[in-house]
Amino acid sequence: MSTSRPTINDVATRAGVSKSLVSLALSGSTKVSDVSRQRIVDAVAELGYRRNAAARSLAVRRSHTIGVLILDLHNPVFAEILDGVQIEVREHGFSTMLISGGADPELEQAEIDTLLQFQVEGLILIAHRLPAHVLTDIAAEVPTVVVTRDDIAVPFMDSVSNDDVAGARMAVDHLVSLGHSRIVHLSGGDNPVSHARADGYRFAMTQHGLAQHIRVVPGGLTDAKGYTAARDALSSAPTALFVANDVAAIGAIAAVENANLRVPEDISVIGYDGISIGGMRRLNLTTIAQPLADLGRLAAQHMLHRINNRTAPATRQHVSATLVIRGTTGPAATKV
Amino acid sequence: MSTSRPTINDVATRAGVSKSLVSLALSGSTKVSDVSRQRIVDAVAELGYRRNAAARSLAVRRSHTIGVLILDLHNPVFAEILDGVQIEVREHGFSTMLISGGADPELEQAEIDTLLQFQVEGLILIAHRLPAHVLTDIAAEVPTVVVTRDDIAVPFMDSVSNDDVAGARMAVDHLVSLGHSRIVHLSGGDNPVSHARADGYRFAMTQHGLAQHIRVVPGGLTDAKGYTAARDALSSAPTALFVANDVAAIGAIAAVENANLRVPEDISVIGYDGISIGGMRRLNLTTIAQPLADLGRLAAQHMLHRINNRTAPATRQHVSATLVIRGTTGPAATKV
DNA sequence: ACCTTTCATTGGAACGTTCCAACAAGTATG
DNA sequence: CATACTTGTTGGAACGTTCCAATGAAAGGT
Repeated sequence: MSTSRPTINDVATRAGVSKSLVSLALSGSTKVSDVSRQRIVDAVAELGYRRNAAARSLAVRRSHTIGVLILDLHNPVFAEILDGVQIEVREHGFSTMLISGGADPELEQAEIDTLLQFQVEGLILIAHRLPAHVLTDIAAEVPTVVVTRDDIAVPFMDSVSNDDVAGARMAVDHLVSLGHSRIVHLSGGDNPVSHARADGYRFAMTQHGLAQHIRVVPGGLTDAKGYTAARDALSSAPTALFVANDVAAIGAIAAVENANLRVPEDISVIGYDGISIGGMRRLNLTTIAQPLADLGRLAAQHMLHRINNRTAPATRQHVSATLVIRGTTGPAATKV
Repeated sequence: MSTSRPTINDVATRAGVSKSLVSLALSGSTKVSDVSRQRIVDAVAELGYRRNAAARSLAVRRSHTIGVLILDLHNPVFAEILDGVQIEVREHGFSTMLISGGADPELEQAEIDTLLQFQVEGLILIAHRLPAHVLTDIAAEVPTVVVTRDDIAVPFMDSVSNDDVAGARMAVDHLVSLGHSRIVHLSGGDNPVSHARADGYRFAMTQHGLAQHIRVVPGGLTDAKGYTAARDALSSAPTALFVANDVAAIGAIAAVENANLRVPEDISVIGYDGISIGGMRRLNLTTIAQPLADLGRLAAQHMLHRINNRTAPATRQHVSATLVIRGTTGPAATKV
């Protein structure tokens, strides 16, 4: 007759046993007689009983939940990483509590606080904008791993990211192998990831003896920024554009086509990230693909490992990106 | 010296007051003297104390958390709806616990169970594949609102969705106003949303006296399905395609262009959903845009309302979609 | 000077679990 | 036939909060 949810005690009285035995049975202990177990199972079903996770987590002092902070759900890159996290984490009996950061970095900290109040056993930060000292505090308190960035070293904090410098070199190598030399880089703006990609570009260009052709046009990581950056870049008559990320590359292609140039016949375009929409036929974007879901899985694995070994030394894992050749890159037009 | 997190008792002894007073102060009660409050605040800061949400939720019997089940994070539609949910929910002091359903509908139920174990105060289902009886059980147990579907009526369960029939009519009206008559619909397959959109198409065609031109080509909601469906559709020499959703529309455009036809000069294409990538310059897709974030916000509002009024009659709210004219639709080629 | 209010504070019960020590009732060991 | 183990079961303490009823102190009213 009570309207509220049944508790373990209700189950116990209904099954005619003690609550302790119910608890034992529920956690799959072998020391419960078959007859008791059956009666308990029946009682649970009849009452529609469900464990109270709050009470449980209070008693065992574990939440079996890991917190995930994601910078921006709109960006497909992050959603795909998250997917990998969820799969791995779930396999190990954990749940995730997700918070997507807003525009405001201050808010980001408040949200992490919420996560910590829920006693999450670990924190996965999928891209973040936290200053080093905050990161240090957090990592000291709870196992933490950051995905996508590796620029801040913090004790007891793992990171998993792709090697942006190497990836950028792959992009340049690909273009050079197609005969390009006037390769312009549309940068992603002032953030660590974009800096690394620009560095890789410069390095590879130099290595190919193309130092005199190095040109980095300031851009950004959005469609619109890619568009305007490409428009600016066209002044130097490039034969290829290496764009800081896929979304901006899509914008860049639009700019090229608006200038009455064909992709890839007149200008090749290569992006970075490997977001799944890049594979859509209309876009068909050549890109340096990060193994996004793997990034998420690995992050989760590091987390789970660190939960059992809090003071393990910080690790930085780099996964390698792969060149995915689609339709936006092609041989350079023969020199005129 | 203890390594574990400080509790309210630690704060109390440090501040030289009782735990009750700390609790009071923490919840912002006015009946705490300024001097005590200050000492408590200081102690909290010094110890790095953080409320234990599990204990709290156990004591107050409220979790201040709402559960969100999302069918598929990869689909940008859902991510954008989620965004609206998060904003609204957060404004009211709730947190969200997110679970993204996998391929397996069975798993979906297990995941809802997890959510319920955490004593979420409500459930928002962003697209789901649950049978009516399961839905009924869930809605009886916890305030539930479903977004994107309104085909299953369940007591005490709200739904918010756009009116797919009306939206489809808008699409057809737009094409007709541009002079099109051979308008083919690429359907989204066998699901309630797609059926409604196809119905709207048929209705509008009939109303415009174009009943003899009605043609529905079976397709799907993915890029690839849109591609093949469009290829099939070309056999009947349409001048316009109304595609079940944006992602498939992008695939359809690729098929049209591969057949050496221009969009929109030879064939106009209009999608449905209004995902943000459709606005990217390269795609520039005309579409029937659902107010995605609003859908999420409204769902959250219904939830919050229902939490305080569990037995309110079920509501079905429809929001109206809007026609967003971009570059993939244009005047029909003059009849030959 | 006494009673009543108000204000600030407190101890303790409750929330729903888990887990430990204890214990009966067999069963095996010497 | 006592002793020792197993096997299944149990009550009660603990987890970290909130909240209620009770308390003491200070202030106000007559």
